[in-house]
Amino acid sequence: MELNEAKIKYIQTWGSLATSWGVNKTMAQVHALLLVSTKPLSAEDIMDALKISRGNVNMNVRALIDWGIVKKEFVVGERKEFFVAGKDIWELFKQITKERKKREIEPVLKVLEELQQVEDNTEEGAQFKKVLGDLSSVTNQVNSMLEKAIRADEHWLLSNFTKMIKK
Amino acid sequence: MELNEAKIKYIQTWGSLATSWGVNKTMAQVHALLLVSTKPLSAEDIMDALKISRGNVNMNVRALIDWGIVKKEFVVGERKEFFVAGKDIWELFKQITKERKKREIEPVLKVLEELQQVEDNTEEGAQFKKVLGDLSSVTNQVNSMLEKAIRADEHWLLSNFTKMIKK
DNA sequence: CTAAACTTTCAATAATTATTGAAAAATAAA
DNA sequence: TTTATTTTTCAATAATTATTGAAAGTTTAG
Repeated sequence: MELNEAKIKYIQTWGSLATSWGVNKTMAQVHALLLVSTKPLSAEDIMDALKISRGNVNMNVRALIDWGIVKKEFVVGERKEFFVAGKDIWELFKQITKERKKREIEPVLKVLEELQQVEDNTEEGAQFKKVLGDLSSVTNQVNSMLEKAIRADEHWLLSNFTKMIKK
Repeated sequence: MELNEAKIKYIQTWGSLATSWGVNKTMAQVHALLLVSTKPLSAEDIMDALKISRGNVNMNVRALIDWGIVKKEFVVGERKEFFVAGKDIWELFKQITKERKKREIEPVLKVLEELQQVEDNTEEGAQFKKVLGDLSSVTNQVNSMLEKAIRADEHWLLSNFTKMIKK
């Protein structure tokens, strides 16, 4: 396989993968494009490479910046804006984890806690509260694990995980 | 808040949460409904509770069974099928993790490996391979972590995590 | 076997989500 | 300032995804 073909295949694959994780396909493709690009790209470069409209590029680049995984960059002598994606994949993983945790996990925990306040002393009420409590518990555990992952260094995952499950 | 109100709110919340993780809203709601139900529910019960069509119930219940998180159950004297969701939330978490790992993470690893076979000795090719290698590495690490989580017992997450990040 | 009870399928339709493109707003140069 | 360049917005439209409902298929009872 030739380099450009491989890049295109990577960008396409990443895009379709994204949809199964609730991420906009184009957003994932723009990120993938920037990730394998050797130089900063302008809105026009992205439009051309992915064959999408200016508005679409603007929206998705902004979202990526919002997620903290793409940055604006200025090129000397050029008036327009250029964009780059950080090349450190561990950083990328941490950043995405951090954002999803904040945007999606923490709000769920809040709702679960709130719902547990239900006033009901029947057997059925007790069972409902049990389910909510268990959901909270597992979600909290996952949350605190992610929290620690975000703070940990690049190698904890592989090198130290074994310790955790021994006894 | 009253019990039934709380159940409804829980089911709705779970449904909208699901969409941000790439899960069909109705599928999540059906699961949530079964989770807080004290008895097995028939297709009609689900239709009534969620105000959805028979076909929709059938599709989504089947998907849930496919994911291994809902089971058919037979009620004595009744001809039709009933459904129940396992009430063990840790089991649920493990099952979902297992399925997503198999369906979504493993195929990505395969593609990444395949793409690394690209024949190219330029500087640009090297950089591309570096990015792919790093993506593989982090994905592999996450994958092996999830693998271990699936095999671990209910309390590893909370009780043993601390060990992992020390040193 | 035949009929009733129940489940599954799937083409048509609806609902949701993403994309376009042109106009408005913002920014910088002349 | 005025003008040229670039970015942003957003209503209209397209594409995708989910849902319906009735017909076909299956299973069980009589």
